[in-house]
Amino acid sequence: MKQPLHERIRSDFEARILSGELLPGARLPTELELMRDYDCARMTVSKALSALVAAGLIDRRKRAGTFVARPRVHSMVLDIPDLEQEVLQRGQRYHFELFNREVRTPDPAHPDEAALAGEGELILLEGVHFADDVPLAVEARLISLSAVPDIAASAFQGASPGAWLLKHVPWTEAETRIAAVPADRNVAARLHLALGSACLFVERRTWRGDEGITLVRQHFVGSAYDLIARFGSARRPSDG
Amino acid sequence: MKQPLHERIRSDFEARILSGELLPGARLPTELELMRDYDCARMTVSKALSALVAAGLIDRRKRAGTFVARPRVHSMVLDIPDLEQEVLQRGQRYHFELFNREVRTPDPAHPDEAALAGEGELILLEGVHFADDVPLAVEARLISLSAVPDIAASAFQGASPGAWLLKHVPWTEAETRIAAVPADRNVAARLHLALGSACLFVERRTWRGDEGITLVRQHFVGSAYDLIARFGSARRPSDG
DNA sequence: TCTGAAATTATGTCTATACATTAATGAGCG
DNA sequence: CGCTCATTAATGTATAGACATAATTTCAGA
Repeated sequence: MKQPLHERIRSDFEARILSGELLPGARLPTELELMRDYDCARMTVSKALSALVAAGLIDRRKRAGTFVARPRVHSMVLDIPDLEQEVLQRGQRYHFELFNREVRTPDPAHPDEAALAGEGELILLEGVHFADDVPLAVEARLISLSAVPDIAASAFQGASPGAWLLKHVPWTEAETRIAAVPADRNVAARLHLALGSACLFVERRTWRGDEGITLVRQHFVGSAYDLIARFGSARRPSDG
Repeated sequence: MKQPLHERIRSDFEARILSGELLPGARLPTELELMRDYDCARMTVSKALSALVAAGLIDRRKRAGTFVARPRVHSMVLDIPDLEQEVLQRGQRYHFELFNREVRTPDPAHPDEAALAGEGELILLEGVHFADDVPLAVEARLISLSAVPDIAASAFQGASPGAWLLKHVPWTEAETRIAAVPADRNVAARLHLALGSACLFVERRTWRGDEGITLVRQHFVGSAYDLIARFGSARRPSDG
């Protein structure tokens, strides 16, 4: 076995916890005991246990010891769709059609707009995403001009503003709301749907630090689009 | 400064990467350089960088060095609703009404059922979630009896099987599909909706290791329910 | 009996060092 | 020119020990 020792210790306990042999709340041996069990230094044991803490499988308390964590998993990772990539991956052609573009100051009647841009100017982009010339989604996007000054130059005919933004202005915070709504008059017309058809509605706000970047509202053709979220115990994105 | 040094190093680089100062592919200083920069031992630097590897922010290659990781998957955390908690938190009464319960062997015509339970038996639970006696969602849930033998004893009248399962059988892998669908005859009747009303459809499969646990399909009243997903630089449990 | 201080114990951080492993580099040879 | 092989620069694993920190337990004094 060329497997590192700390990894062996880690996976030993991962297996015992996942198998149910060690139940939530059960106490693990102390580092001193594990040093003897595996005949190694304390740092090695510590590294193994730290990884299990990072994976959320155990909790450690000074003086008290190390315990199997209560199952806490109430969340999973939702991939944010890059529509263009997904459409292309399905072997279809993609294009984006802009049908409105205006620059304006936040309308006090819309608290969203003030929240996004404060006193600064906004640009509003409205367009439709197509897969093989069939409309897939309509989006209305507000972008804060102070956060993204370069945007005035971009045309967004054919390419999606979402993908452009991702490349040029990475966000650090985001919030997404997902709901099912009936198509209103405008949406139905843009997507060639019957009035009241089920649409997947996605509203996302993104920030970079404290500064609002964009607020987008997308209506997907219900029958043509799913969101997928996954959670796996694979070595996972957070150290915590 | 009571913050550990390795944590300070970690968060320094996390900030520089998230802010865009260090672009994907950019090379970080070597451990030797960082030892000098932070005036500390190599193990301390190593611990900080290991955490960033675990977080997926950097890649490390022997002899070559440490680099900002390539295209970060843009994903965010989706909270999995515990319906009972959410309804209670909104100040409403919650109850669950079971209208069907049967035990059977997987139907070969439904690949889902075989995939879930293999040769073993399944239990099918169908019921409706209520908030203040108004139907909020209807769910159909398949559970593998071999994964959850205790379930035969539970009645699930009033309490939701989802919450029961979470407490008794924590999962390790899950996949969720989210879509907008029109209410069919059955769903419309159960939720007191017009035929074709927009519903948020959530389908979730969960596993424990390789063993399938449950497959649930939920239809939410579109006008009454949202899912929320968030991403923030908020630290996970182990960080300060 | 209650209270607060001290001892105890387990984890948390850090150092300094050693050797292993991997892969980019470059020198020498055909 | 292109191949092979040794060199070497970087990370990866591990040790042994020191001191820090937190929480529980114990115990002395009011």
